[in-house]
Amino acid sequence: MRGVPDRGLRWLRPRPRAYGDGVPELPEVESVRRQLEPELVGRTVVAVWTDRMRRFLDVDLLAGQRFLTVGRRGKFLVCDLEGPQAPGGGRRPGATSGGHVALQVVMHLGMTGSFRFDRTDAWTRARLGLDDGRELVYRDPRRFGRIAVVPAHDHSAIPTLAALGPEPLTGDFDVEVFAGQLRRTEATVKAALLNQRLVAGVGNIYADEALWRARIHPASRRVGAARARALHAAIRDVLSESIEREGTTFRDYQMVNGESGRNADFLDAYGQADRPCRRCGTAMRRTVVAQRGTTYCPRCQRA
DNA sequence: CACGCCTCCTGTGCGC
DNA sequence: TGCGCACAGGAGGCGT
Repeated sequence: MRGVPDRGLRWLRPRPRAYGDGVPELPEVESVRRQLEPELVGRTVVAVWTDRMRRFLDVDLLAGQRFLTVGRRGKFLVCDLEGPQAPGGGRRPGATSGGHVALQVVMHLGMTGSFRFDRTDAWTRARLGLDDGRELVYRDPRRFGRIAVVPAHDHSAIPTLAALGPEPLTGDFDVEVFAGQLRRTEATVKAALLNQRLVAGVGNIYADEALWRARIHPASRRVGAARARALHAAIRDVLSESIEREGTTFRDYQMVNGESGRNADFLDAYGQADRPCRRCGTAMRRTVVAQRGTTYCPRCQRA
């Protein structure tokens, strides 16, 4: 819908202040997923080490498991696993008698989580030795991430995943259903976007970006049908454009190969406080909505 | 049930 | 220069 932003002009602008770190949202997690998938599918975990981070659940059960898939739901990485068949019906942890239950590993990068291979440092929180001799290393300075091994498709241990809304880039994200939910909810539209139940994978950065594009004030309540349709389209646009650029990096987010996403220079709202709105030139304003730093254009985005 | 507020966690950057 | 402190935020939990 928009032309390619003028990179030349961007050079004249100061870099957006990184008051967040480029927290992993759907585009960042999808970029990580695309890099992990070819490395992990078919590999078996032969050794597990963790630092006993409190947000880890049953990570030790990964030992002996083989990655069948590397998938994503919203901001969660969800991998199907296959355990060793238990000849003779030997009982394994988490197994029903006589067989094995299929497991999944659910991983969330929190604010500062990232994966890499064969490189540890002071912020290493988990290491998975693989049967090809390499080691998948999970790094997470602020320890907001999660790794949980759960029975396949039993996500009750991860409430947000269990109640997660539709994937925004698939046909499951129905514009009329979304509009109906936005009309009924009493919460601010930004809070509704962040809680993951109307739509999966939108966090603070892309909530501000989508609301700016749809010209909706972040603190609006009971958004009408026309604006809801514009927001539905804006969400899909900002997420898919960021995926094309492999996500937004300010500092902490990086891909498995250590590279940065290229979307940071294309943000219109997040981190743009006090700078001119790219549509109307009015100074962008920073406030707090849903307990989160929020930047919007006071002229384009009326309450 | 739905909404909103508080907590977790730690590196960073600002002010004095 | 050095110190201390406020700040950032996704999800979980709890109170209203």
